[in-house]
Amino acid sequence: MQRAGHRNGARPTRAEPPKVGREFYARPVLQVARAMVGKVLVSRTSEGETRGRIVEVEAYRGPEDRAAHSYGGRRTPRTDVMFGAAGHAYVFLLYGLHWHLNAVTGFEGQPEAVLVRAVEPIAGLSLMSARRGVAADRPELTNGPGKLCAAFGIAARHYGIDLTGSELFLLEAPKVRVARSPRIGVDYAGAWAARPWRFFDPRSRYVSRARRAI
DNA sequence: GAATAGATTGTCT
DNA sequence: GACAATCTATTCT
Repeated sequence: MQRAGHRNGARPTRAEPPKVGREFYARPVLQVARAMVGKVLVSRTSEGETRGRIVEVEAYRGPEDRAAHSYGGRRTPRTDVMFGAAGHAYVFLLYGLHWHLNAVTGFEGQPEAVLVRAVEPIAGLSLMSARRGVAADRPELTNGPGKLCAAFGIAARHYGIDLTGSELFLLEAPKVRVARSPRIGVDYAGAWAARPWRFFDPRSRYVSRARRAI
């Protein structure tokens, strides 16, 4: 039996917010970075699905930004995807241990990306907990760029994938208040390190470091 | 709470 | 061969 008032007999479940499309990423990196705070990151793997609300990001704007891997127009097999079309994943390994997820932004030939630094778990908590070896209710589950990649199963195989596809993508979400600060771990970058290109939700307990805004 | 050392490997000089 | 957009455990206070 179908219930009246719902087309095709669909249950009255909450409608899924729309997926973030290419046009969202094809804008200047600082704009995209600010807008990414609050969006929902979804990862689908053979192990299951995980979801989390993005609460902290950083913008990297090559070629002039000395903190960016694409500084000076450096184009190597690793940085190559940043020079391509917006809305693709730039994934890299740091310290031989920790994977990092970025969204490529801007336009072709413009090597920019937004690093996802922290998320607040929404769904798939037990899978995240198993992958991390950390209790599901602890902030260390996803409060860092390497931690969230481990929790979401993000690694080398995600390099260059389309973020408007069905494996790894963002969902639209209500706007939230966004605070800014200098970026973390880029002190070597001189004056560029002082730029307030880190964007975060000051009310989230999953932000990776001191929530001091500037 | 802060400071420190050690892990571990792809990437580039 | 040095280094890196980090994380964890340990050792202080």
